[in-house]
Amino acid sequence: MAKLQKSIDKRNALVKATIDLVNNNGFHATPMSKIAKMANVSPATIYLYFENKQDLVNQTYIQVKAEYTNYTFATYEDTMPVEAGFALIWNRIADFKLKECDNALFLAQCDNTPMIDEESRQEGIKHLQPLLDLWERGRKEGIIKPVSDYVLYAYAINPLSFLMMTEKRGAFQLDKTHLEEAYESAWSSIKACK
Amino acid sequence: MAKLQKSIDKRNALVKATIDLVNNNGFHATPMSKIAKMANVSPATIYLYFENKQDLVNQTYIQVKAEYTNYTFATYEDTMPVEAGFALIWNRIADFKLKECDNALFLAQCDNTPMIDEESRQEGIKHLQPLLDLWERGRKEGIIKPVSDYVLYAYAINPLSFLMMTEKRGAFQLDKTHLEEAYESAWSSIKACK
DNA sequence: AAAAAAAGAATGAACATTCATTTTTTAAAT
DNA sequence: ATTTAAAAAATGAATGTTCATTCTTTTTTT
Repeated sequence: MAKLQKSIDKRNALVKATIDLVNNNGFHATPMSKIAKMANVSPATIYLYFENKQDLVNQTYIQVKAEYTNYTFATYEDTMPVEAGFALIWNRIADFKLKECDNALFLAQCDNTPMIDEESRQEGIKHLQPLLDLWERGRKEGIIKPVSDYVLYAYAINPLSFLMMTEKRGAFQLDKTHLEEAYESAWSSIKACK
Repeated sequence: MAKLQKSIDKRNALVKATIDLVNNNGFHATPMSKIAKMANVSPATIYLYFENKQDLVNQTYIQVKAEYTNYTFATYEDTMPVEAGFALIWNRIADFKLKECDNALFLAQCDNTPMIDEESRQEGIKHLQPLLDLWERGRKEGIIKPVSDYVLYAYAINPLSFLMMTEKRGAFQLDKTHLEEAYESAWSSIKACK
């Protein structure tokens, strides 16, 4: 195997181990030694790929966030009508959160704790711009409520994180019907009233 | 000062210090020694009040969660009409999250990490029953969408956590107008369509 | 003066990170 | 194609620190 590919594999194994362990035990109970073991690597090797533990978790966050937004906007075109564009983006996000449950869970944990450096957090936010642009367009066309992006995000997108986490905890099963209800609620909460 | 009151004060100081430090540094960077220092107490004294660190954080969670639900339902009567009851509860929750920001932030962190024992988490959930009963009534009366409690919670209540956290991070200022918009979105997302 | 509460110092384990060697890879020379 | 030596990557075993928890003594309360 090529050297470069091997390095990439090893780095990915470390990132994946970090996600798994932080998801299951929390950052406070995730020692480097366990990460190394899970990635089949010596603890010392981690330091060839990352500066230190904080850097490892920051970079993991940035990578996962990038995967998330890439997936989200992969098939989106900014020429789509507002409602169709929103439906597409919303469903891609829902998809990601259900299929890439571990990744989504990790992001939720990072976004709700001081675990990540402010700088990395900012880095992660950047890529959401297409959605904000869509909303701006929607407001201009009178299709979307004339309301702050934060409020729109809180009601249209963030609830998916809650539902994903609830499902992961085993409290209930998120099926196709639930998702349709959820989309309905999301759209209801942000569309301009007639 | 009476002995009992002194004990209560000391316990409260420990709980408050835990909240402050976990909010600002995360669980992983909150040693017992710092908690003790902030509460003006010897590290050893913590162990007169709590079994160990995990017990301290579990009990803190349960106490804050109880304050949250007590505040939420303090003025609620289950004879109120559904929409009025929901408006009341929603506003109390919003109030709590804005005024008792530190408490709310702490809960959000606990609810999104494996920091709290499952048992304590369950304990914390119990007190939400009046809201679930209200929703059940609302569904029967055709006022609330016939949708799972989890979906209702995700859209009606959880977004407030996101908005509170966003404000705390300084990204935007949550004013009276935002709150009215937020209520409007919350209600839109759960009321049965006409 | 006995009992309870609190304190500070001590203990031992866990951990992040580094160090000294070993293993693997690379690529130049045969 | 093989060999070989230099470079790079990886390792397991230290290292030194930090931390949760306990122990012994002191202070406060009854």
